[in-house]
Amino acid sequence: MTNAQLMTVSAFARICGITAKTLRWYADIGLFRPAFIDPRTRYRYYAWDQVRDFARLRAIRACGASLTEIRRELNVRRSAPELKRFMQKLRTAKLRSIDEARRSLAWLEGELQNLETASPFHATITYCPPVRIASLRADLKHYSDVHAHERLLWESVASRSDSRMRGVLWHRCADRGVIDSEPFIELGEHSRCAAGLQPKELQGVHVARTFSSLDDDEAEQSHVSLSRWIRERGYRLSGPRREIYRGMLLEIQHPLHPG
Amino acid sequence: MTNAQLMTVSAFARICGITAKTLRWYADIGLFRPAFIDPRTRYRYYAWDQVRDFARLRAIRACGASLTEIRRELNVRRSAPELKRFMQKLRTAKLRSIDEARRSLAWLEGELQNLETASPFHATITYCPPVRIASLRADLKHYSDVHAHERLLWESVASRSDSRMRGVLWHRCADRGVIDSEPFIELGEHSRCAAGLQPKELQGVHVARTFSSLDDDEAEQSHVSLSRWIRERGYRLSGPRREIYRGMLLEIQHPLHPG
DNA sequence: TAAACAGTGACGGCGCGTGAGCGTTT
DNA sequence: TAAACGCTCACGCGCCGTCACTGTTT
Repeated sequence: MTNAQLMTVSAFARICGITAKTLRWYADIGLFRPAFIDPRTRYRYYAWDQVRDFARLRAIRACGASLTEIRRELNVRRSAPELKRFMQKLRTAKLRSIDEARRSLAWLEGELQNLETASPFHATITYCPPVRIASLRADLKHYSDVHAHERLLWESVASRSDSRMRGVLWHRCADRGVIDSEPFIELGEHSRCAAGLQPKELQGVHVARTFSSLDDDEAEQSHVSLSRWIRERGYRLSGPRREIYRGMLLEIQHPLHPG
Repeated sequence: MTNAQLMTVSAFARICGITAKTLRWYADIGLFRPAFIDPRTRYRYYAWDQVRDFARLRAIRACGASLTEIRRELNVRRSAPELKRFMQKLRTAKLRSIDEARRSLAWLEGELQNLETASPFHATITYCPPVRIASLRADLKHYSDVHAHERLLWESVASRSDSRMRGVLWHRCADRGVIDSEPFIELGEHSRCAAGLQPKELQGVHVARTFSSLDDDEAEQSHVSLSRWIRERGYRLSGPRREIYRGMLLEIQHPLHPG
């Protein structure tokens, strides 16, 4: 058998660096069939040149395609443009997952540093999906004025038992020495915006986030720490900072520049 | 309920950007339990400050830890060094997976280019685990002398029906104008090496691989193409090239420098 | 004849998604 | 009373790993 063109499952498996079980599975689902099956014993036999085809299959698999997708793309007759679109889809997905992986890595390294220095500061990076909001923007002189401004919006719009997400977008205008503050409240899917308020889309974005108590001083300190955390990891702020009220906690988000 | 400290599964799920089912699952396996369960209705209620804990849990999860591992590390009392070792393990795994992902990406982009130029050349990158081999090294003048050299080894060592992997390691010594050729044959786990031959470990390494016919000219051309393929992707050759006989096909491997 | 293979079939495991059927809250 | 939400239980999925039992090849 060795010098003939065919070999058994386990021989083929060893060459391909995979288990015989996997080969049987691929054959069963019609993804990769042996060159010959003995009708009497049902033994599967593979041809030498199938090694090359199998290598390609595994390469595509390693790119993140599911077995079903691969079968679609390879078994049925697909045109070159179709194949190209498929590969491009895999490519963008791969790029995204590498991005994700790098964020996780950065987080891990931060946590390891934290363990060294016994620092109590924790932050994570999360994707925040887009949300429709109603908001009310104003320039304020002092951080402490923000609370009054918030109440202005919420009392006009929502009842006390309203569970929609609420918070504030803000940034400091260095040149004008003013706080640009924009309290907001989430809008339901189809709910109308209250009179005098503009509905607005809070764009989906990755944020660095941490949590603080509701105390103004601690919140401000958290903002400072989070800014530093972001800088140290080579990210850049993009857009106004966000504070979201989570019961007795304040969630602090700094949107990150893509890339 | 809104202004109290507790909220229902779906409210908590929305805030955390996850489904209620996942939360129930985490509770069931004892990974993340709600702050309170109503003993009558069995409704789960979560506290606001659990949002922070959950964010951390998901960050660890995103780093590649399994739910079981996370439970081990977070539920039971673990010392700081233990936690650190765990994080470091996650870090090295993450680094490896990013590496893998980048290789896949490079392959994809190559295939996309191939589609553009309708080039028939295909290569993949694969990890080859270490193998014990017996080999016989010599300097040869011509590529065509290699075959005689091969026979020398194999006829002395193996029978015809021997299915062990066999091939040649070689590189061109530019300064001496000579081909350093080293035919090899795989050794079984505990099999002894034939007389006069040194047993040797072919180290585990990532290789760029392609396939060619057994024809010398085509093989040489494949080596050239593969070298270019490697250069274009920013990899570097590390160690002698490998040719492995796969029946009627020749598998050509160029070991890659780690990193 | 024994060892090393081949086959099929059933079950497990992760991390949930999906849905049925039923109770609870608003 | 209806709608929206909660509960449990059961099954499914992708991709195999791991038996157990039986037949085949060397």
